[in-house]
Amino acid sequence: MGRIPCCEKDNVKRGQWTPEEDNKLLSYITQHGTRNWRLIPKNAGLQRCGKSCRLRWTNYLRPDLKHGEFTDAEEQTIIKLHSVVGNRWSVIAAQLPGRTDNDVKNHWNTKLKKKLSGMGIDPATEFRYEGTASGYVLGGDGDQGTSMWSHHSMYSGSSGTEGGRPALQEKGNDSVGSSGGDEEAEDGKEGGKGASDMSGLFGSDCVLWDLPDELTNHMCD
DNA sequence: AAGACATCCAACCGCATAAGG
DNA sequence: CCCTTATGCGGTTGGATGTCT
Repeated sequence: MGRIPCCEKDNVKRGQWTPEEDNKLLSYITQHGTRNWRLIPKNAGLQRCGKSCRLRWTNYLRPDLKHGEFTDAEEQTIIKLHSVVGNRWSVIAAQLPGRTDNDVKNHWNTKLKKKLSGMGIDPATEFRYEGTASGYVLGGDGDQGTSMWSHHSMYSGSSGTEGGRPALQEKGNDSVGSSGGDEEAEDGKEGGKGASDMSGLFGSDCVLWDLPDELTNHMCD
């Protein structure tokens, strides 16, 4: 079925962004915000698709982004949250200030998956089979002393979104990071994305981890 | 030194859904 | 309420860079 392309591919540039393009986008958004992604490339004088601009902004240009290595604490958070929400990168990223869903996803796929596999943990479930009657436990990472995890993965193994996505209401919140150059820092306004969506996931046997209070509270409510 | 292979990350694609008319 | 459009999300890809042989 003819799905309308997000933009006419003919007059649209693709591939790596140049520093000039970055500058144009950055200065336009700084002045005008991110009201309408369709108009932004046109008004900013960019031969790019709005979608591409949005991605560039959210994943790279946003001033509140961190670009360096993931810290151990961040990795722990990702692993823990992944065991709960599965591949819902935006939910996980919402708990990591300065990180984007793309960042988290890439980091997971390139580093953490291997790390977990190397520890004998199935990255899809974060379970390690101990070979005892006690069954599965969430794997610990030796030097980090994370073996205290003992939680059952309530929502995991959904390596694809198709069919695996629970009926969480994720939308309806303000669009993340799209409120413009003068936007409030996304991380500060939790209650929005992610956290609020988790409430339905956690029933009676909620286990507290050392997650951010905000999230934990939502989980265990 | 050079080619092959592996890894990483930015960007793209297409679907789902919210928002607006 | 239905239809169209815009946006957000997750999966995937491709190119740049690093490492090995």
